[in-house]
Amino acid sequence: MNIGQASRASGISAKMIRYYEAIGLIPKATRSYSGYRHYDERDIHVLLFINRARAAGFSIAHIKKLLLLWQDRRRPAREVKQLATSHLKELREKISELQSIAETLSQLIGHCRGDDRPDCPILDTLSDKDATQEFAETSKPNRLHSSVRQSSSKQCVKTK
Amino acid sequence: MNIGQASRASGISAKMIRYYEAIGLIPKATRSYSGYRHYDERDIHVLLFINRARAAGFSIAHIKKLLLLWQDRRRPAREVKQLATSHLKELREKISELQSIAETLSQLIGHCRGDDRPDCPILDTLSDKDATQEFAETSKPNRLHSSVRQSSSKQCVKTK
DNA sequence: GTTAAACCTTCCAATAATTGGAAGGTCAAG
DNA sequence: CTTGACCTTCCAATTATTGGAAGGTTTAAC
Repeated sequence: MNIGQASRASGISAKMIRYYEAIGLIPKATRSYSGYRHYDERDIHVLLFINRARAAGFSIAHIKKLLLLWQDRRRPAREVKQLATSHLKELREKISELQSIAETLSQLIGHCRGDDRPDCPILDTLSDKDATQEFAETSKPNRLHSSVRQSSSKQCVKTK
Repeated sequence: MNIGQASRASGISAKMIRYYEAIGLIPKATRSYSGYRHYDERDIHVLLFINRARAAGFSIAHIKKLLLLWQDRRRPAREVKQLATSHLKELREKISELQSIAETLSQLIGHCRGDDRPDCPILDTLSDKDATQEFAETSKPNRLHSSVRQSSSKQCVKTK
């Protein structure tokens, strides 16, 4: 199986498979005489594992740990659970952060008539000299450009 | 006011103020004889606007538009409302994506005893050859590294 | 037997927003 | 005049992913 087939079989782009190899997430693939990478069933299994873990929102760093645990037959389930739990906590924090932003924004939108006239409570609030309560810079630099970039790539988890 | 004071007054790091200038989000600051950037009240007002818009989750690209609208006395509130509404929609989508991930993960965690023994439903599910229902790679590469470093964010998942 | 398509390879760049650091100039107080 | 706290520019790293260029390989068709 060459990289294109592995890509199709795992759902991970060839680019990313090479990248995962480069950063040491997966071992170096064996090569054909002419240098083509070559994958077998077990490799695909690993790639599928990675893909699902990514879909579950784990970072590459976390997946690295999960892979080690996965390959260690004697690992205590406790360690995996801890990793997953701390990840879940982060997820929940992020969710509530986004929710509070969404609520604020939703309120502002609700107060804006949104017609042809120029007065707009949204801009007013953003530019209000004393509006700092509204947008509590949650102590930390925020980050969360919702971009959803080209909306294209994105992945998923289908929860039944 | 030099850049350090502007930074303190606006809550935006000096680094970012320079960056915003470099990418054209804000106009080039006037300079002192020796090259120091120099800011006045109106500049601070703009920086505060930007900081609040960031806190509201708007991307730089969106903020660029908001600034133009803000500075246009005759803009129709409709345009602002549209921008905000589409942003809110993205926020809500992201939130529900994260929620579905969190739910799946939470279930897995709930089934894991997390003791010293090695059997772990979390890893089992991630590595299950037929687990694709749980973590459906809905055709697109995923993205969503939870780091949450200092409250970062970025993630996605599409649940359908 | 050559050619063209469809692969593969590596390397370099860009994305988004932010931070870090190095190397060096400036300003105020001591 | 020195020290420390500023400021300047430039370059790099972060995270995960994509894009493209330049070039080699394989396969199938002609």
